Amino acid sequence: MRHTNQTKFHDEIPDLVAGFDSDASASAGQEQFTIRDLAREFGVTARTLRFYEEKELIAPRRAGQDRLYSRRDRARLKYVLMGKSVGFSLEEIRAMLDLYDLGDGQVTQLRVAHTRFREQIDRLKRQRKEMDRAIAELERARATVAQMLASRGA
Amino acid sequence: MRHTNQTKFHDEIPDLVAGFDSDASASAGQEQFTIRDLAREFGVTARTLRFYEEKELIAPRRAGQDRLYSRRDRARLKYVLMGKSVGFSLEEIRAMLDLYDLGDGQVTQLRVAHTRFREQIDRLKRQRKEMDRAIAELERARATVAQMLASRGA
DNA sequence: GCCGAAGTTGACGTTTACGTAAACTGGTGA
DNA sequence: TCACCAGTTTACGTAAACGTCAACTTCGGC
Repeated sequence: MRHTNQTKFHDEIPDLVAGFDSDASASAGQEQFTIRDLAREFGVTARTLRFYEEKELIAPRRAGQDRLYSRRDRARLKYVLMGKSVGFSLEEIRAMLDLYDLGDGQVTQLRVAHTRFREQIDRLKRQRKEMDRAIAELERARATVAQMLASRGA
Repeated sequence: MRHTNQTKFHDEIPDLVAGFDSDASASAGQEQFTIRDLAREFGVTARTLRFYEEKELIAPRRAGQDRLYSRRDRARLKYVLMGKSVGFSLEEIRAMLDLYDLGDGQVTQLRVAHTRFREQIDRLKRQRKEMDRAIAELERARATVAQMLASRGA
């Protein structure tokens, strides 16, 4: 199937996403997307998009049996990919997206998002410390090995 | 098996080179360990030790059907835990231990270890960069959300 | 002679994010 | 009309490092 276009839906998802609009102009004005459109645009496979649907992250409507993605679907996908890239699990992302769907003027959702983001930042920073520790330990070990080699005349 | 002995000394796990150099340093008194001894000492479960054996990381001999760990087994375990703590997979660790067993005067093994350590350091540093990126993006997103909240009088 | 603790093996479960294969439908160009 | 391609569904496979369970055996104690 080829691409269609029609209808204007509002994007309910605030655009927090920076780096995933591979080419905003490529989809400028477009309202409908096929599975291939989005897969190409975001560098994921069609299988991935179906998987996200199975996990209830995106729910494109159908044109017959084919999936048809709206701009809102596309915005949600962007959100999913951004979330992944900063270490959220798909389940955590789904929970946040669900909140947006409830839509109480977005204040609640924004507050929750703000909290989740902060928590995730903390998690990442802890992991970073752990990595620093590991790197330091490895460098110490490497130095020791180097010395052993030297003392063996290598 | 009830008890072999009660170990009280705590060798620090990440003492890489001491563990690597299995027979050199004097680790107090004991020569034989039960599965519980080592499990307690290193804070792992007995299941874990059996699992490591299944993966051919350690090969304790038997007293009847019970496992009996030598100091060499204990040193290998230490090495395994150190390797894990700096991000090596069990398979990578096994490969290094195998090399160590071949023992050609240790120069080859030391060289390989040196290389592996450096590679792992590089891997960790790359991951750390990715985490920094994620943290930065999240902080940007959080700031955006904060601003949206502010503009809504929250 | 029985109980329970500790040991054993073997097999299946867990988690995450998809990949891959099989089998089928539907539309299109030559 | 045929051959393809693109799309679909269902279901099983993968990797890592164990946890958990079931079903024993063995040992020491009382």
